[in-house]
Amino acid sequence: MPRGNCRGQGWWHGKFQGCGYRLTAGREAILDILSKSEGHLSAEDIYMKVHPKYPNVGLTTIYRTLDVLSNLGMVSKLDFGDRRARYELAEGPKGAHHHHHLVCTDCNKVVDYTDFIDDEVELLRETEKGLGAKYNFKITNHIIQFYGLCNKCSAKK
Amino acid sequence: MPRGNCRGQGWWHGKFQGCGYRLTAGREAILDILSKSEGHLSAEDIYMKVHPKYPNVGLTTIYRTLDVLSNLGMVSKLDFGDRRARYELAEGPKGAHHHHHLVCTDCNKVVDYTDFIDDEVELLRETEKGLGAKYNFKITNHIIQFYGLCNKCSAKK
DNA sequence: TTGTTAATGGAAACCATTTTCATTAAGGAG
DNA sequence: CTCCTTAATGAAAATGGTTTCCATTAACAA
Repeated sequence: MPRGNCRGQGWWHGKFQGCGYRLTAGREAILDILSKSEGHLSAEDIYMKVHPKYPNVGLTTIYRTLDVLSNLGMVSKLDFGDRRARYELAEGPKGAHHHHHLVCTDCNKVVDYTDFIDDEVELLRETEKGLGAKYNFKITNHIIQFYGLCNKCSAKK
Repeated sequence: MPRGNCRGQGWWHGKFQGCGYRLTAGREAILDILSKSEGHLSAEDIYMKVHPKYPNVGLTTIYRTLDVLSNLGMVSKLDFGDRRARYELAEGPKGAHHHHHLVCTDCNKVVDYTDFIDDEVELLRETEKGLGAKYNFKITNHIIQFYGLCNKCSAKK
């Protein structure tokens, strides 16, 4: 049960078991919700969506599962500056829905954008390679985020 | 007293007063510490450093001041995934010390890097312009961060 | 089926950050 | 220089997302 670096390929049934994690109803429920929902869900959002169908899955399990999924690289943990983590299904850097975020610092509105993504991905790949070598890091992940005021909020001022 | 968008040029004496903020001992102390310290300080770090010289500046004021400075664009608020915000003096995108961060997800070690910064800055400028126009955002700021395992932590596994 | 041990839930603990509120003092007006 | 308005402050209490504890349950390998 290699519990360490399990961020490689493979979809979750295999991935879980291959990494020594057990496949439980709670975990399936969470992955199910995550794959059906668009957007950036907080732990509590997920709890609310899971609860009706699986009333016996507690918030604690949500947190623990998200942590596992995040370590496996299957889920991205996001921070938009309100003080709660958000989660979304991760996809490979070439995956169809690769995107980054544009966050309004005033109303916390978030826009997913895919513009310029190809150039970004290109540069990031280079950078990742370079930095990994230079600083001896095994890079698994990156974040790009832009902050500013959305049109509504900048009109307000 | 235009309390709104005061992120322009000018150093802090003028900036403060020009924006209707008052210049207080606490604020000077914090800016002083920030400009003398290297690295990524938490609110409490700053408190500890400010305290000996200004024992009557409370932690609350540190938080409030950092918030103001951050809104003015004079300080960057960072998030490295441990659950406390870090702060560092901001410099303009072309400033001498512009850098991004490389974070170990295991031991939370942070490396400041400046490699590839020019290419990054170039791309980001473009992206910022494009996104700002397309989504009607007034973009003021961005974050790039790489995550991975430092050599020590990846050896441990 | 059984045994080992990972996973779970509920409640309590944690702890960085915010809020409250009475007090102080910055800095413009006169 | 003094007064006055109101921003800024500190101490203590509140907040609230996330973690920890611990006794119980259940995955899944043998």
